[in-house]
Amino acid sequence: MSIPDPPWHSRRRTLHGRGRRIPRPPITQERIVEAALTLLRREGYDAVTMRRLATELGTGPASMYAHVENKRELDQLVINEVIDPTLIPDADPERWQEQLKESMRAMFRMFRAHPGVARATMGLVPTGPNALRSVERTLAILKAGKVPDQIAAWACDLIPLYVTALAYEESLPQVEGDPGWGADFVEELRGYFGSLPVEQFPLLVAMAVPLTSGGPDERFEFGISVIVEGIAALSR
Amino acid sequence: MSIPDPPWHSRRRTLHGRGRRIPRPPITQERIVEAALTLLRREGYDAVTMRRLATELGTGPASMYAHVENKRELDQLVINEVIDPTLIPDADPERWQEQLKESMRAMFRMFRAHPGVARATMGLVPTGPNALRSVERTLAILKAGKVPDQIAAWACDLIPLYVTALAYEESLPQVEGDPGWGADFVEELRGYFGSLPVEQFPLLVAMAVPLTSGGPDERFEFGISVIVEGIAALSR
DNA sequence: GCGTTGTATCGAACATCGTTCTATACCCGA
DNA sequence: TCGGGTATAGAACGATGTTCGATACAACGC
Repeated sequence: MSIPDPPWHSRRRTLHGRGRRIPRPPITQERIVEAALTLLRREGYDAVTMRRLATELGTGPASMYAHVENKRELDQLVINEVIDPTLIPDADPERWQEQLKESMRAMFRMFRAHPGVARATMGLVPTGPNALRSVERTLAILKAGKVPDQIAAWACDLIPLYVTALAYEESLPQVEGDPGWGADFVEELRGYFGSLPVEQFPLLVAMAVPLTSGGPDERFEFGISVIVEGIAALSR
Repeated sequence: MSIPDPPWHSRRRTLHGRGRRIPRPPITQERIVEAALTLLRREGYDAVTMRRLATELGTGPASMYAHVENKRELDQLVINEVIDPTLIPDADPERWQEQLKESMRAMFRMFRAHPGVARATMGLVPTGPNALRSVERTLAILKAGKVPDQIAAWACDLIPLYVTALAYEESLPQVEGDPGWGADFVEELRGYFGSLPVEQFPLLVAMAVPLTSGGPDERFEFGISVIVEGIAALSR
């Protein structure tokens, strides 16, 4: 049994039924999404433009709009393809907190493997089949932890929001070069905090080290710990 | 005593010292930022383009780049002007959790008053004077709550991340029209969840109501509760 | 079999954006 | 008075998503 389309999706017309020309196969939504995926994995999200996709399929940009409403709709389709609900473990009441964390780590790894996708994901209500399956499985874990319904529901909103936001932030070039969060940048930042006027910023100066400690992974681990602990606390 | 520039900021040249032509005052970084701010409040962030700013100042787009390195640097300057550290209360050990929440609410209100700013804020290390003052005051509240240094430091990263991310998400048009999270859209979404095949999505179907309950404010309140509770739990 | 009709295709163009090139117009110091 | 540095901008570059309009092709009615 297939999942019905969400009501606000444009009805996809099942056009080009007969075409079947041999020399170049007809352009379909599937082929577009497929091309977008390989391009995404090879060169990152910024390379996935309508023009580039058209070139990749051997045509012009206008041809895309017969099969996809928008760049945004294409993003939706691509994102859904990138989501893998099987990475969310089967609910185990004994380990629900660790399972939540593991789910978030898996999602984070996915974003890292597909740089730029986080930006496109932000603010999307999960409606694709794989996104729905992910929510379903996450709900199972939360219910196994005896989290009340309303809290579990909101948690399904909060968890991807956090993971997506952190991945998005991480994917942005920090200054203008590429440094990201390299050791040199951290060093610079730490020195800067330490050099601030003490009268105005006593705590920033005193805490320059902890403020700049920990790489992206530790920041991420801290965040998921806070969230899981918070959910557990509110569930009592 | 003024705050030194962060090391990676381009040295601002103190050019155009003598100019002083009466008919049209010289273009300065201050006037650019000021124009950007009024434009921002009147028409939202999307209207703040280099061209539009130039027009507003009665000149061409190229003239901006003598006083501002980048659109990104301009964003930094504008954001710093929009941040108001006085909205973060003086630390009170008895009420630190509520004070944290109040700070986050204030930040959220700021984002709502300046639509679009959240997008530009994401992924910026807070280096402007007002941003630094905000971090300093937040640290004071955390220390008043006896939160360990390392946790407090990471909390200063997590808190703005959450608020910014939610504000960003909220600022995005949901589908393509404007509906945002109007009652009709919620209704549609609830109906959609409820209509899914029960064998595949028993929890989504059963929890369609809680999943779509609560407006933006309740989602926000839930998030800050989770975060504050989580920080408190980890501090023990 | 032939013309009509609908539709998939796609080159070209539109309206943006941030940014850079290059030429001008100006004030200052010599 | 006369350079020379510099603040100013007009025009253009390259890129984006998107739309227009013409074309070519397949299926259907007669």
